[in-house]
Amino acid sequence: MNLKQLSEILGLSQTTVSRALNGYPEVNEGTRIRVQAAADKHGYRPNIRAKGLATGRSMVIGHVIPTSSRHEMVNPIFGDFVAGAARTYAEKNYNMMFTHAPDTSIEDSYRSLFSRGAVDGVVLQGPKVNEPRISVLSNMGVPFIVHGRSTGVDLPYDWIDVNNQRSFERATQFLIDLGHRRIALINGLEEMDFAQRRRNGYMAALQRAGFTPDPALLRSAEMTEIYGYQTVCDMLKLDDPPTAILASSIISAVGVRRALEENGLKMGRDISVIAHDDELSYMRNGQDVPIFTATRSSVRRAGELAAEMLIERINAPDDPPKSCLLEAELVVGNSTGPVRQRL
Amino acid sequence: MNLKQLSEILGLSQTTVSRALNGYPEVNEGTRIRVQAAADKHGYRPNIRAKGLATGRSMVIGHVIPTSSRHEMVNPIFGDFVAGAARTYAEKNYNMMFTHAPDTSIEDSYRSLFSRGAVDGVVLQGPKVNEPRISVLSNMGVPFIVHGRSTGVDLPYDWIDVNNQRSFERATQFLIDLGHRRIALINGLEEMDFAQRRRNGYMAALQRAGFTPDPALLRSAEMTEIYGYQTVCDMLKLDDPPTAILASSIISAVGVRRALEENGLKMGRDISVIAHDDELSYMRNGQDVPIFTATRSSVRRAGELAAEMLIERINAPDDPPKSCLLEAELVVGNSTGPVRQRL
DNA sequence: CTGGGTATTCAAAGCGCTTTGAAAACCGAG
DNA sequence: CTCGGTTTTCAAAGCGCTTTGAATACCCAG
Repeated sequence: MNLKQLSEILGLSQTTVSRALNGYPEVNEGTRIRVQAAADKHGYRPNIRAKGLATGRSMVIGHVIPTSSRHEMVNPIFGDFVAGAARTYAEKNYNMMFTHAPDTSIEDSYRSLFSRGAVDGVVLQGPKVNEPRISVLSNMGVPFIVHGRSTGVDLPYDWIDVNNQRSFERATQFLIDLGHRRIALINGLEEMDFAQRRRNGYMAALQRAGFTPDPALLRSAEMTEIYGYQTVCDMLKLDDPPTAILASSIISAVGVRRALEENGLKMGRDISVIAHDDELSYMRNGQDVPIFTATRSSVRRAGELAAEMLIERINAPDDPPKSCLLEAELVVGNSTGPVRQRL
Repeated sequence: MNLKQLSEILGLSQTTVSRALNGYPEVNEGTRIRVQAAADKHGYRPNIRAKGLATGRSMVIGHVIPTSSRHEMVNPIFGDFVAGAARTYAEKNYNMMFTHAPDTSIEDSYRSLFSRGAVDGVVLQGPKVNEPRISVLSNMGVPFIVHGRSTGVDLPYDWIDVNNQRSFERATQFLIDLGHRRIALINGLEEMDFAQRRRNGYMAALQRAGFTPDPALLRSAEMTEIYGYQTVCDMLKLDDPPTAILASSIISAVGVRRALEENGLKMGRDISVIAHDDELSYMRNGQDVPIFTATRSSVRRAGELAAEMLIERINAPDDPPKSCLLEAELVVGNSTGPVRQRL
């Protein structure tokens, strides 16, 4: 059932039918009702491609996944972010499209996505320091939003981010206040912008307290469970092991816990742990009592907001750049406690 | 830059340019090269919507996420499956589209997706027992593939699944062979088809060994970490607690481990645990030595295969139904051991 | 040279929708 | 009645591509 057929059934022109269905004012109310009824009855749905062709809009938002980040798509954080975005898209009648592109041709992918008219805008996830994708998109003059920011890129662009620096600074300060001096940071991959900021926060707190950071207590890698486990196992072998640990994600924190338990240490008593909690659905930080003391910020919510901001941008390409900085909350659980003298 | 402009530059008709670019045989080789060069030079990309409109193909595969399964999109299992599918799509020049739809209008969503020409096929994930979506799609006569199967639906349809029954039967048998009698099953949501099959496997092994299953040792819910934790805490309070546990996912197994450790029990010695391992990227089951003895099957691989099967179906709508049953491997780690007499 | 086949190229129609510019229908005031 | 001004409806053009059916160019046997 297409527009032509429907309009023939109704004995009206395609113009009128189209307008009636799209809520234009210049159509008689009686006609509109009649048209709507017929459309419902015959289950008419406008062909999305034809519509897009005519309007120049695709009503699709693209998410490009670099092939390199083999885990990206799969990263639970990514998943929750996307789930949030999906919610907004559904509400605003947008669709979400994923493209897998080799890193070498990432620019090409974006260009192709837009010039082929496949999407109206894109979401850029996981920005690195000096993220090259930002200038690519910026030069193309297309609507996009960055989840995170990129140090070193001074173009104006829309972004939404959590205040990583402040939240890690606070967490570190919290540990310092509990008497800890040997604080380890189990960070995400160093090239990622968020990791950089978290480290800065951590460093800032240490320095303010007059401590010299120990490189042996600083690690960075992709935030898996194994990584958290392995790192803690290694660090416990140091002559002067940490008395507190900051983990960049709940997933790694699970590994941290495994390592501690295997070594007969009790979190909160023998060693303190703070994790960054993105509020992942499948890995909640406990129920009533948090398992981990944590810096908490819903990545799902960030996804919702990012999508909203992007859609606004699409509808008003010339508005000044927007940004949104979310503050993480520090929730105190049982994984932290006053420093304990040498075990 | 569109086809018309490009053909004007070249002094050729749109027909010829289009054919040259699409590899039709009836175009002179010299011309083809000239056209290709000009296209590259000017960065011409055919408009995907116009192309779709003309060919009737969208080159898009849809994944519909029921709103109800709040976690679905976020479910790490889902993520890995989709990552696998994405890989295949990229290879075959398909795109992947997600739609979030309220459960009440799931049928409508499918209908709309196809009748609006938005997708060429869909992947149905997380089928329940008597899954109604299958007959909806089947009646619509559109290409689709089910990840999993649905007991109670006897229409023919394409599916790919892991042999859940056999793998849980083997795992249970393995525990029985180690001398366990009190074996708990921490299963997924009962309405899910896979959970049903896993339970059947578990029951079959128990019955064959002549044991009567104890309902107190059987739980089902969404497979979160908390769920695994809570369930084990509860079961340990029984007069006659289990000596072995079967967990339906690594995520829940992490919770199981937490509960055991909190209760001072050591996996493999005091109590045996087998988990089902979908080989999630962010939650690997250890490195060299598996953390958990597990029934292992890559859900990512399943995603790749599902996508391939679906694309085949799209290209040959009248082929007989296809299916693919993957066998899970039983990998033995340190979480299982001979039964221990009352603690 | 010429005719008939083959290799190339082309103009135009069509995919299903929106939108422009014009026509028709309707209205109450004069 | 008639007329200017609203409403309401319409025919047709256009979005950018593929594809059909026809035309032209080319080639070699006769």
